[in-house]
Amino acid sequence: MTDAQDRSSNTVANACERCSVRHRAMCAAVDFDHLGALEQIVSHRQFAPGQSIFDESEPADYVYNVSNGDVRLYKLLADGRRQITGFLRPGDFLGLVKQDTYAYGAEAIDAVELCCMRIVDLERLLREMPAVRDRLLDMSRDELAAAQEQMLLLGRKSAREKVLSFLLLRARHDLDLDEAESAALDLPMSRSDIADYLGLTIETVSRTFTSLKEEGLIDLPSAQHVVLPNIEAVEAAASAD
Amino acid sequence: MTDAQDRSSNTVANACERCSVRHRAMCAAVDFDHLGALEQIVSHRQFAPGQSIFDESEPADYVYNVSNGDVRLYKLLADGRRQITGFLRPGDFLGLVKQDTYAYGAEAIDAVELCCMRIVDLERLLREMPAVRDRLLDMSRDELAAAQEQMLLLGRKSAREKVLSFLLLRARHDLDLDEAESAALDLPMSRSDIADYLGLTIETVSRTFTSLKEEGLIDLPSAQHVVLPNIEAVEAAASAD
DNA sequence: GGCCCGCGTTGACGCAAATCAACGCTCGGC
DNA sequence: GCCGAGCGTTGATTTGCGTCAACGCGGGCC
Repeated sequence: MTDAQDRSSNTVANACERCSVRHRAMCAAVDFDHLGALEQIVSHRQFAPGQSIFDESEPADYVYNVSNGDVRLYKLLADGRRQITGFLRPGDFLGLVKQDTYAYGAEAIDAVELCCMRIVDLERLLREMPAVRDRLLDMSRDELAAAQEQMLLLGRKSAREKVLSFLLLRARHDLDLDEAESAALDLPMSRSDIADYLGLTIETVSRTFTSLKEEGLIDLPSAQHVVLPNIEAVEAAASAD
Repeated sequence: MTDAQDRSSNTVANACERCSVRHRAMCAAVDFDHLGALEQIVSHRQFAPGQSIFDESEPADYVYNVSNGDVRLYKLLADGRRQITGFLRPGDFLGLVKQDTYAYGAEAIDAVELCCMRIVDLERLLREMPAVRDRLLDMSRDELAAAQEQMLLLGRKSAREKVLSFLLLRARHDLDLDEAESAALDLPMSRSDIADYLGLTIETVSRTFTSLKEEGLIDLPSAQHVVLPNIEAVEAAASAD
């Protein structure tokens, strides 16, 4: 295959096969023999930090898998108040909605690379590979469980509990079931993003970080790096309090 | 068919065919010819007001469709704080989770009748009728969109906006796309349920109802009956404010 | 029919988090 | 290397909603 052919198809040969997040993504349900069919219908797009991927209520033509970087999903009120409904990472899925418009906006937090698929192509894929539909249903149920946990946080937790829960959520994701005692977290999103995710203001988030640091529950080598020297202590503080 | 046979099979002949909420439920995706197969695997259970249907973290064997009455879904914190994540009505679905335990608790608000199905039987049904899987995926996406809207409410709206949004949500559901100018709502749940759904206290909910009444935005013939004489005015108040 | 008991309402007060404001640090551009 | 803008932190003050408390009402039960 020549470079020209590569470019015209807008894919890299065997890209899906070599995709580092395939096992975590929707595509995990596509068996090895059908990866070629998958590659036929996907394309890739890059987004700069802060760039919009799509807006809420925009007509939905594509669904996306995050292959690199971090994405925020959000909803807005008329006066500009914002609620971030989720942070996505490589392997996560966005854009599937029942109606023909997106139910939320999406923006790149840092440099993002997405794997894109027309919804009509996805639907054809689903018809040909029922296992992918199972996978999507499973992923949706997981998202829903996470959303319910977030409702509990937003409706019933104090600022301190919200921040601790957020840090634990990040730590658990990074460690992925591991039973580590400590964790070093990278927070690519701004304080403003964290505040809008937790239903707080940036000032309250900042003050809470500071007071957790003073208590020794966390360490803050920089604004985007948080160290949890004792995860168990953080867990105790997050639920007890 | 004799009464004895009726009882032994725990179903009523043609119950699914005559089910008044079938077109709204998961079962809408089961075509007429296969209703018999559906009936083979469903049973019915009754619940008294306040009775628990299942607890959070309980092993999940069954999924349910609400055929009559109102159900609340909730999550608890260790100290008893509660967040209601949704109110269900006839036609709604509950209990499907990826892992083998429920992600939330469920209780009957008033007299409830559920249509029950073993998860293993549901899975077999899904294999035989792919359309049901599509329907479940659609319903999950709808639930997810509702959950995101609720996150916006919980994280970013004032008490007044929360109550107004709640009333509008109920009104829209009752009218079902209708363009009525006014609405009379029945609220089967208690003030405490409403408070735990909106992330408020019962006192704040009560005070907000009272002040909306004084403004003439709503009428309160009784605690469980709310009249919206001018839906547009309520919509304006819910988003502007 | 009278008496509770639970639910809803109302009032007084307190507090956690929001708001308003100022300042420092870091990083990118010239 | 300097400068400015954006982000994060910190401090002072306000406020919306929670907490604590009392009371009214309606419905079920004896």
